[in-house]
Amino acid sequence: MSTPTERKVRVRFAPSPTGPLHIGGVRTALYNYLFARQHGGSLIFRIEDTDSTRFVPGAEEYILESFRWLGIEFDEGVSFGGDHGPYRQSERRDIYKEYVRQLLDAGRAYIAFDTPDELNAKREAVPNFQYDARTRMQMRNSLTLGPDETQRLIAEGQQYVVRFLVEPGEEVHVDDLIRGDVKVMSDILDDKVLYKSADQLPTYHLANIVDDHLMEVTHVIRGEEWLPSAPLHVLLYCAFGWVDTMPRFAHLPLLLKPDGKGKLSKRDGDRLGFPVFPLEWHGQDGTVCSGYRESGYLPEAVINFLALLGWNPGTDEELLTMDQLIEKFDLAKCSKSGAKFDYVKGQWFNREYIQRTPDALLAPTLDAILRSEGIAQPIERVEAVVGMMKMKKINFIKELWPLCDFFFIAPTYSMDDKFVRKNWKEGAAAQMRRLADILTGLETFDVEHQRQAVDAWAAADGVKPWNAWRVCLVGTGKGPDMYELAAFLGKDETLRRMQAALDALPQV
RNA sequence: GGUCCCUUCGUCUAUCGGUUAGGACGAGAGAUUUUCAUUCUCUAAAGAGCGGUUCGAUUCCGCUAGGGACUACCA
Repeated sequence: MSTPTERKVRVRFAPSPTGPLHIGGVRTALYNYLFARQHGGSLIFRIEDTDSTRFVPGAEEYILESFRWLGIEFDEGVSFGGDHGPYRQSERRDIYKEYVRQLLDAGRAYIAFDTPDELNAKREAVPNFQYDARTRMQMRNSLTLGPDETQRLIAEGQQYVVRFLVEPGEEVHVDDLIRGDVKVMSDILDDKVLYKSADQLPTYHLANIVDDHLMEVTHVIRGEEWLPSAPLHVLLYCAFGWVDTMPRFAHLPLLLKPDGKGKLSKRDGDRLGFPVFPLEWHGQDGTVCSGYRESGYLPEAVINFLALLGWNPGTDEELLTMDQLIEKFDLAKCSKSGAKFDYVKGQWFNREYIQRTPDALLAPTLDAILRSEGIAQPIERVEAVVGMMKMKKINFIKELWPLCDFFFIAPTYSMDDKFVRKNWKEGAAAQMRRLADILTGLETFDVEHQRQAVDAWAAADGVKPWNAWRVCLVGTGKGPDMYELAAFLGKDETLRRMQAALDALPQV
C-alpha cells in the first residue's frame, strides 16, 4: 500500500449548505486550492448535507458563485463531475449504510435507543455527563439490551442511532502539519453518534471519513475548530483499517473578531461595518448580509488579503497574485495562533489593487454610479476620469463620485469655501481674464498646447494662476492636474466655467 | 467544569540559541507638489509573568496567567 505522501495530492473543500459561505471558509478553500495547484493535485467540491434540518435553498449555488467570482477553481465535485461521486452526501446514503454495517459487525459500534429527551435529562442530572465507556452500560443500547431485544425494538419501529465504541486507555496521535504531534487519551472521547435512523443519514464524522477515504483524499486542510474531533477521526480510520491511507491533517488558525474576543461571526460584519461574506446574501427572512463583491472589493484583493491572514511567504512581500501564492504557499509556514480580522488592512489591499487594475476594467463600476446620478457619458470619458482620479486616497471606486462630480457638473462658487477664500485673492480676476484670453487663442486644446502657452505666460509674468483656475473649473480644492482637467472639459466648457466664476466671485 | 490549541509593536507578522528584534497596515511628523492625492523621509510602538537548560535565550523545557476552540441524533 502506498503512503499518502506518494499518492497524487487530492484535497477537498466540503461546506454544508446551511447559508452563505463565511469568509473563514473562503480562506480554508483558498489554502486547499493553493496546496492542490502547487502539487499538481486535485481540489474536490463536496457538499456535506447530512443534517437535513439545516438545509438552506440557494446556499450551494451561492457558494459556487462565490468561488467563480474569486477565481478558485475546482477539479471535481458537485457541478464539476468526476469519477468519485456522487459528491453530495445526501446522495450517498447507501454507501454509508454499508460502512456503518461494517463497524457494527466488527463490534466497533453499537445501536443506541436513548431519545434526545432522555439524554438531556441525563445531562441535567449528571454533571459532566458523557456517553462513553463509563456510562454506556447504564444506557438503553444494544450492549445493555442484547441482540434479541435490539432487533425487536428496531422491528417495532423504534428510532435509534449508531454510536462509535471508543475503547479507553489508548493514546491517540494526530499528526498535524501545522501543529505537530497532538496527543489525546481516548478516555476523554465520547461514543459519538455516527448514524441516525430517523433520516437514514450519517453524522458529519462518519460521512467525512468514509468520503475522504473513498475519494482518495490525501490532505485534510480545515479550520482549527475541528482539532478536538480529529482524534475521533483517527480512531475511525483505525477502526476501518485505513491507517495506511489516512490523510495528513492541517488545522488552520481561526479568524478572530477585530475587536474583543472570539472567532469571527456572521454578526460582526453588520456590527463593525465590513462584509464577512464574499457575495451579498439575501436570507429567506428578508435579512440582507453585505458581500465583498457588492461592497466594491476586487476579487484579487480579497484573495491576497485572506492568503496573508494566517500565512506569509517568510519575506517582506505582501502584494501577491494568485500564481505567486500558488508558488510560495507552504503549510509549514502557517501560523498557529488565531488572526484578528483586520479589515482596515483589507481595504488597503483593495486600494493597491485598484491602482494596479487597468482603467478600462474599473470604468464600468464608476459608470454605473454616474448613471444612478443621472449622468450618461461615453465609457471612454468615464475611463479617462478613472485614470485621472484612481490615485486619490480611495479604497473603493464608489468613493470616487464625490471626488469627481465636477467633471460632469459645473460647480457653484462661494467665498465660504476655504480653498476659494485662500486662492481667489488680489489679482485673481484679472489673471483669469488673461488666462481666458490665452486659452481662447489656442488652436489645439490638449494638455501639451495648454501647458506650453500657460507655462510661458506664468513664467514671463511671474504668476501662479493654477489655484485660481482650479477655483473656476472645480469650485473647490480637489481634482486632477489643471491641464488634464481643462482638456477633458474641452475649450468651450472651460471658458464657460471661467466666465461663470468671474461673474459669481468678487472682482478682486 | 473537562479536553485540546495558542501567546513578538494597537493589528497581520519575520526571527528556525548570539540581531541596534525586521517588514506591512494604522497613527504622528516632515519634504516634494498646481488643490486633494500620490511619492519620499522620519518618529512612536512588541518578546505575558516566573522558574529552569545553556557561555548565551524572543527562540528549548516547566509552571502560572491570559486568549481561543471543542464539549449535539450541527457541521
